[in-house]
Amino acid sequence: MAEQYCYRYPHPAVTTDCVIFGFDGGELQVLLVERGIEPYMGRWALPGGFLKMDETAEEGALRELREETGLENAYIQQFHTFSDPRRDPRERVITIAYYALVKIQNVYGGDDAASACWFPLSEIPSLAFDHDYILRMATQRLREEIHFQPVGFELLPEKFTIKELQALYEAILGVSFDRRNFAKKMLHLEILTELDETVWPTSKREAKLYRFNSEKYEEMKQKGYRLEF
Amino acid sequence: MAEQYCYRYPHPAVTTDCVIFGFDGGELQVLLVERGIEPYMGRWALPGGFLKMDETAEEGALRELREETGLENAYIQQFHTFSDPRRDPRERVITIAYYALVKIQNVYGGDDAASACWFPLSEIPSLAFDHDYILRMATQRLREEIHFQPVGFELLPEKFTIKELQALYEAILGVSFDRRNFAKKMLHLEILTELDETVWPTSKREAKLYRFNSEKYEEMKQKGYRLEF
DNA sequence: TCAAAAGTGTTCTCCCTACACCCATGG
DNA sequence: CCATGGGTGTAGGGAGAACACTTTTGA
Repeated sequence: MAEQYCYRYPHPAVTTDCVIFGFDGGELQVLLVERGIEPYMGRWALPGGFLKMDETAEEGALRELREETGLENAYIQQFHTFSDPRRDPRERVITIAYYALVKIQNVYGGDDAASACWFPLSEIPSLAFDHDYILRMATQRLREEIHFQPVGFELLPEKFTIKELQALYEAILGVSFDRRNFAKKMLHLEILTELDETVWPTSKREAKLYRFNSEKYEEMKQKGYRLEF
Repeated sequence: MAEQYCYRYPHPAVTTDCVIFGFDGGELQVLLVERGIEPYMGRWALPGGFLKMDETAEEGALRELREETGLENAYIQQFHTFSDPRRDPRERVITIAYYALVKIQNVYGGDDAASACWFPLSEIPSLAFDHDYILRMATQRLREEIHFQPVGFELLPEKFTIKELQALYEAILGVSFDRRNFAKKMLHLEILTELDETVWPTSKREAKLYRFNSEKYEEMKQKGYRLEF
């Protein structure tokens, strides 16, 4: 194919990369894909690809996400653009990076997913390009964001127990909380709706199920919301 | 000039734009430039320009900042990348946006500054491109950031009074604080160093001067710092 | 002598923290 | 019947919010 797209000044290529977080009840997980072409063939990398000329970066990130997970409506958040001139050996490539929070139970292998795999955050292999750095920055931003937005709910199933919610917060922030104080704080925020149902979560006794109350949350976001931990 | 830079796939142009904040003691100010060429000739816009192929976005933003303000070492922070395919009528242009916090007293007219002008945040005219939107997002991010980082000090002169610091926080957050509680909270953080000097700030009585204690702040940032307002 | 600005202190309340206790269930 | 996990309550401390008093100086 001829090199038919010509400009008076040099232009960089632009991609989107997506750090896809999931939660399995224990540790935070990240979805990685194995590269099938050079450079870095065989290395694990973040899902991503070149931005089409008629889509926004967000649309590109959602497209990548759909291809890898089959999910149409996940929560995504742009967090940084990486522009080191030498971050890709082929040509100059600038990447607009997003992180996505998905309910891991809803993810089935998508089109591209033959080589996609979940990795616990503590067992990430060495990644292609500067993706190690991108991933580090994504987890850092997720930790910050969780103080302002109840993003945790994007990672949990529709119905969940307080214990599961606590496990998630502990996994994201890398700390542990007092069981009773955590429940009190969360219930006091009034963004949880108690359901009539209960479950037997592997344990001795049934536990109440809750659902995220998004109307209440939208209300709170107006007058400034902050979550202390 | 011939269109000599050719690629196999279409590439967008990439720029950096910079929202430069200053503080004059009363209101937050933003530095704007008047466009001398089409499109949007004569309209006010954020300083910015095309990214060179051998510089990072941060270097590009610092270069723009230097050209407009003469400042070499200002605080800048990347906050979002704007990628709407139609945000520039000429061709597809993606912009990596930064905000900068500068000590307004140190800014003299730089090279490009013939047409640069400070505007109070409340009196911003209608801007070129999507710069209104970019500016709104920058102020929002600045408001969030101030809860985690004492960025206010980047906007004040080396030595300042508590009253000036309070005026700054009030200007950024758009609220007003009790004078005594604000002083107590700030001094309690131990990131201020009291100086021996005093000043007569337009008022009846002399006031103590303070300096930002950056060693102490770096210490605090390790163990998680949060500022409540 | 009065008003305005700067410095310091006190009280009250609320929220966060660190705890203890009860209940239900499965072994 | 006892260990485990789930649900709820209580006492203490610290920080923020609301508020008052004093001092200095210029008009």
